[in-house]
Formats: sequence, C-alpha cells, structure tokens
Amino acid sequence: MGARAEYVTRPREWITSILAREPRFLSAAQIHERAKRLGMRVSLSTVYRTLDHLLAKGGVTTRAQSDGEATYLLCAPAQHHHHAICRRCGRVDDVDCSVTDQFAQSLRARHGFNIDEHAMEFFGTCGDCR
Amino acid sequence: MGARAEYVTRPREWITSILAREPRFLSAAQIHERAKRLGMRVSLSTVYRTLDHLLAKGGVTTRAQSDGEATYLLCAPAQHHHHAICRRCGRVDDVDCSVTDQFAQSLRARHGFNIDEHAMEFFGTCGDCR
DNA sequence: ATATTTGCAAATAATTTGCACGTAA
DNA sequence: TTACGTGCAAATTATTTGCAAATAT
Repeated sequence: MGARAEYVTRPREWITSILAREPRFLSAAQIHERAKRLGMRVSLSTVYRTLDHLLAKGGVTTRAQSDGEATYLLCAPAQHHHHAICRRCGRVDDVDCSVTDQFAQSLRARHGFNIDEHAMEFFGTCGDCR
Repeated sequence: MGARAEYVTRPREWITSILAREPRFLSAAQIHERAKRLGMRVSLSTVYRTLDHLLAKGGVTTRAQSDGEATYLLCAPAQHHHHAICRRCGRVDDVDCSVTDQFAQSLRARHGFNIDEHAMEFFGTCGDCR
C-alpha cells in the first residue's frame, strides 16, 4: 500500500546539480537559464515541478523574494538553522539557531559575515485563539 | 525644489481605515473585498497604488506569503521590532528586538502568545564580498 | 487652475495545468 | 509494460500600466 515510486531522471539530476553548485537562493527562471546555458534541455514547467518535488521530499528550502518571486536553495536541515544572506552576491551561510545580543559579532567572527540587517518572525497561537 | 504634494483622498482614507481596524497582514484583494463589503467604492488598482504609497511613506510593512502573494500591515516602526503572527487567526503582536533562549517563554508570558515556530534571516555582506 | 489621484481595461510576469508522448523501472 | 515524468501550449493569478476623467488643493 502506498509509497509512491520515484524515478531518477535526467532533468531531476540536472536541476539538483545546478542547485548543488551554488550556495544561493535561485528562482525557477534562473535555474532554467543556467540549465540552458549548460546544454541541459529542460522545460520551465519541469523546473517548477521538480522544485515542488524536492520541497515535498524535504531537500530544498524556499524563500519568497520581496517582489513575490519564489527562490530555492538546496538545504536538507540536518539541524534546525537559519540563513545569513549576502545582500551583494546572495551567498548563503548556515547559522545555527541560538540568538544573542552578540550575534552579529560572532557571526562576523565565525562566518566572515558582516550583518547589518535581520528579520525574524514568530508563529504560534495568540491568547485569543487558545 | 521638490517635495511632492500629497492629497488626502477618500480611497486613501478608506484603505487606511481598513488596515487600521485589524492587526493582521491583509492582501490587496482582501482589502479590496472588505472595502466593497463596507460600501466603499475603490478599484483594486487604487488599492495597490495606495499600498505602494503607504510603503514609500513608511506607514506600512509588507510580507510575502509563502504562495508569493503580498500582504500589508499598518505598522509605523516606532522602534525596531518584529512580529509574532498567530497561525490560526493571523493576529499580529509586536515584539521588541531582543532575542534570547527564553524568548518563547517570555513571549508567552508577556503577550499570551504560544510560539511553536520561528524564522529569521540575516542580511549583510559575506567574506568574499568585502 | 492644476497637480495629483482614480477607474477601467489591457498588458505583464510568475506559476499551474491538461494532455499526448517519452522514459525509468 | 506500465506507472511516473516531461514538454508544450493554454489557463490562472497577482500585479502593473496607459490614459482619459475626477478630485483635492
């Protein structure tokens, strides 16, 4: 009963390899362009479907850009962590989940990352809803 | 030279009043629907343009939903702060920016918010880009 | 009077879907 | 062989834009 079979196909390998080669959030369109540039013939819809597939499998993280475009990063969450994103080149560094006042400093020391902005959101249930 | 004149119009007052009445991130479409329901005749494009206007003025914060749809909250950042978002009703509470390990507990005590998930992102310049 | 804002309809842009064909198992 | 994946073109959905008419100043 049930577990769905899963095929290893060329498009899937291509897309995964493109994600694997760069520590950056990439949009579906960017992935598609790089694939073309590398001589890999994949359709944009396959890129979308493969990304959905990877999301479901848990091998990828998404992030909505401020303009609403979705971007994807190869990221199997070994441990719960967050991301430091370079606003110039987009490079992503993993940051473990322990937040303090000296966070920026330690980040700078440990990762060479100079943090000048951060955002966070908390989700749960408010007093009225309990 | 130059400060642009700014008109106070009914659509703008309407949209602001709708945002003001609820501590929740609302999409342009939701705002538009509520306006109609309240007998306010505004076009959806005006909703979008007014939201852009409020964003530029700094009276509103945006947040992209996971599906990419943009949502808006009346939020003039008196001090730098973050948001606690109820995942059941969407209610937003302000949270001042000091993050510790006992964060969830203090949030629960101070705001009645039961946090079971959070996300954060850091932006800056990575080692390679300096 | 005139600069600014609005409504409407059409244009964009990202993403999704239906379906016939291709392919891994 | 057959369930699963892909390509293509068309459909959806959120958002933006051009322009003539309305409105705040």
